Amino acid sequence: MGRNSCCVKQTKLKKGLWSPEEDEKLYNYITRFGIGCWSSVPKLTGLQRCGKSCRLRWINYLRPDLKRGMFSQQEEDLIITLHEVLGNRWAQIAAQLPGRTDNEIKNFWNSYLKKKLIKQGLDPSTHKPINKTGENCTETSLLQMLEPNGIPYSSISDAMGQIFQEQTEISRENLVNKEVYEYDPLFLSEFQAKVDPNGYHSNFLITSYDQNHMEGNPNQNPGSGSGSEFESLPSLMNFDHGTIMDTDFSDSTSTSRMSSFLMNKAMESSSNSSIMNSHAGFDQTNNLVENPAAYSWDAESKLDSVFQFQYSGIKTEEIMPSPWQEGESRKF
DNA sequence: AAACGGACCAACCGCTCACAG
DNA sequence: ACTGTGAGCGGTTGGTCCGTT
Repeated sequence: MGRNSCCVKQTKLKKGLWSPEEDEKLYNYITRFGIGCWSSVPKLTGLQRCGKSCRLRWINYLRPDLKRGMFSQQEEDLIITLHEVLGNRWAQIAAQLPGRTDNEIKNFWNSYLKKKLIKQGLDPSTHKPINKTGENCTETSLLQMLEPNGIPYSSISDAMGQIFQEQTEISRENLVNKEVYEYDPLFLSEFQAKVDPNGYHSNFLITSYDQNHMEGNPNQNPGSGSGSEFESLPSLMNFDHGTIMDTDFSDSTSTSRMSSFLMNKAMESSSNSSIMNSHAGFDQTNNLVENPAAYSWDAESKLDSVFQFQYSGIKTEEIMPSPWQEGESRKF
C-alpha cells in the first residue's frame, strides 16, 4: 500500500499544466541554486506545486541538456535494441540516450515503436517474430493476429493473459540476471551479437560510441564545449543523463508546444541562427549564463528531411528520415 | 462547419527503494 | 528491526491537436 500522492497532502497545490511563470520560477531557482531537496523547492520558490511535480518538470522539460525534436534513426534503433534487453526499464534506456527522458522514450515507444514492430511482424515485448502458434507472443500481439480472423478480443484475452505474463516474466528474469544496468560498450557489442541477421536490426550498428561521454567525461565532447561548462556546476550534474550535448531544436512542431517561457528565452537570443545548438553555459560562480545560443531555435525553421545528428561529439553520417518522418507529419 | 475518433504527450499516480534516525 | 521521508521509476490518464467523415 503506497502513500498518498504528495499533491494530495496539501490541498492548495496546483495540478495540471505548468504556466510560463511557474516554469520561470523553477528554472531560475534550479539554475541559481542547483538541484537539492526537491521537497523544499515549492516552499523556496513559492510554487504551489509538490516537490515531485517540480522534479518532473525540471527533468522532463526545463533542464538545459534536453534534446528536443524527433528521434533520429540511430536513437530509434538504439531504443529498440535496448528495449529488447532491458524491457520497459525506461530510465535505464534513457540513460543510454543523452538528452532524452524516460518519459519521452516511453511515449515514443508506446505511440510509434511498438506499432512499428508489430507491423514488421515482431512481438513488441519479446522482439521475436510473431508466429501462428502463439509461441513467443504477448497477449497484445496474439490478439492482433487473431482479431482479423474474427475472433473477438474479449473471448481470449483473459485466458491468455496469465500465460503470456508468465512468459514475459521468465524472459525478464533472464535479462535481470545479466545485471546490465550501466553503460558498457562491450554490452552494446553483445547487443549486436544478439541481433537476428534476418530480422529488423540487421542494419543496426553502433559506431564509435564514446565511452568517455557516457561516463560523463565532458572533455570528450569536442566542439561543443558544453560538457566542461557543466562540469563546473556539480549540483546540476545530478541528471539522469550526466552529460550535455548538442541539442537539435530544429523541430518546429515540438517547439510549438514549448511553453512561452522557453520560447521567450529563444526569441531573445535567436538573432543569428536558424538551427541552433543548445549550449547552457555557466560562469565562474556556477550560475547559468544565458549563452546567446542557449535555448535558442528558430520556431519557423522546418526540419530538413535529411539532417545531421551529432552523437557524443562524433558526427554521424547523414541520417535518412524514418518512414513516418517521410510519410506522415508527426509531432515530436 | 461540426462531430467524431485516434494519436500524441505532459503530467499525475501508485509503488518501490534507499537512507537516516 | 522499525518507521518516516524523499527520490525515482513505470504505468496510466486527461487534455489537446489533427485528420476524417
